Amino acid sequence: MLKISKKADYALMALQHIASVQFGDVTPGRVINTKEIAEEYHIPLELLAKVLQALSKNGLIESHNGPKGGYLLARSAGQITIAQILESIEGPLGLTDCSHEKDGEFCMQREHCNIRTPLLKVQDSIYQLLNSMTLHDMMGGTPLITIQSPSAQGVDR
Amino acid sequence: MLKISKKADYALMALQHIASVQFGDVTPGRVINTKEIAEEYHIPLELLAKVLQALSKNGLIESHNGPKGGYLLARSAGQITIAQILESIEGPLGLTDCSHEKDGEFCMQREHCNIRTPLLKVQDSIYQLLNSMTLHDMMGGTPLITIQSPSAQGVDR
DNA sequence: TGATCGGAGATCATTATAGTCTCCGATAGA
DNA sequence: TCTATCGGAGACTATAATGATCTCCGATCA
Repeated sequence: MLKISKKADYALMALQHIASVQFGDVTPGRVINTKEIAEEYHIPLELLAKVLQALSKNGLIESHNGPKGGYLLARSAGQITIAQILESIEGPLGLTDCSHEKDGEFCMQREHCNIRTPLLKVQDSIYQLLNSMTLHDMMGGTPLITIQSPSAQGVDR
Repeated sequence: MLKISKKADYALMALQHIASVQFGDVTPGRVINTKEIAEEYHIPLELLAKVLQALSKNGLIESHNGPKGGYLLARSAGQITIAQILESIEGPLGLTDCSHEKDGEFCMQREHCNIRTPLLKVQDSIYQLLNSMTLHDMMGGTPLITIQSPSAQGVDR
């Protein structure tokens, strides 16, 4: 459950790669093209191209056309959150269809729906979590993410 | 992104309904059948039946056959977590395919994969969150769930 | 003993996902 | 200025997941 798509997966790998090269010790500032990433991680080239185009459209990376072209991070790795990356590929976070319902829309269950509000709370918590972790945190770091919930029951599974 | 399935949605609604009737003021202890829930929330009867059967198999509710039959919670609402409910319907939590890879399996990217470890951390945090909220919390209560992360950058969107 | 329940399997339609193919425009460098 | 190399974009296909339906069975209570 709650699986992210392969495309989102590829986006995370690609951005991690770009960030590590761009801010690494070996060839800092080097522009990275799609083919390089596709071969390194065994990702279908044209599918990865779509992913990078989406990331570019969403302002996470900047593209450079022509020979020796490719991509660079549009801002520092510490300013790019997991939430931003995933949303660039899969659209806004939403546990249910009614998460982003506009006024005109409605679901059949809405009238007696008893779970919308609590689910929105859970959703918000997940969003905070995904937005608190950055690309920088994903690179070698071991971010210590903890959850505090007064309603914790300590139930084991 | 991270949407739960309609079936999981139905499971949450159904369990909330069963819990509220079973422990409510009006007719406590009453057995609730599939048809009642399906009509109340406009859920396709036979699809809801599948959902409830799955919940029964996973030990969250107990079934009673025959006329006047139906379902009851198998334990108190405070001992049934959101994680348990969702996993009963959608299977184990896993952001990526490699979340539950056994030793024999592997993904093409595994060799140079740079995101597996951090994603497992995120996944674990989400699991803690979902496992800290119970069916009881979903009923009228307003559980205050907060996230604390040292890597928080305060990035707005 | 029959109407009312849940249990279970097969089946189908629709949608989402993953991946491919083709053509276009930009550009750096010969 | 020509050309190979890059990204941008649309159409397209195949496969898998989801949502929903249908049918038949066994249990059980009145």
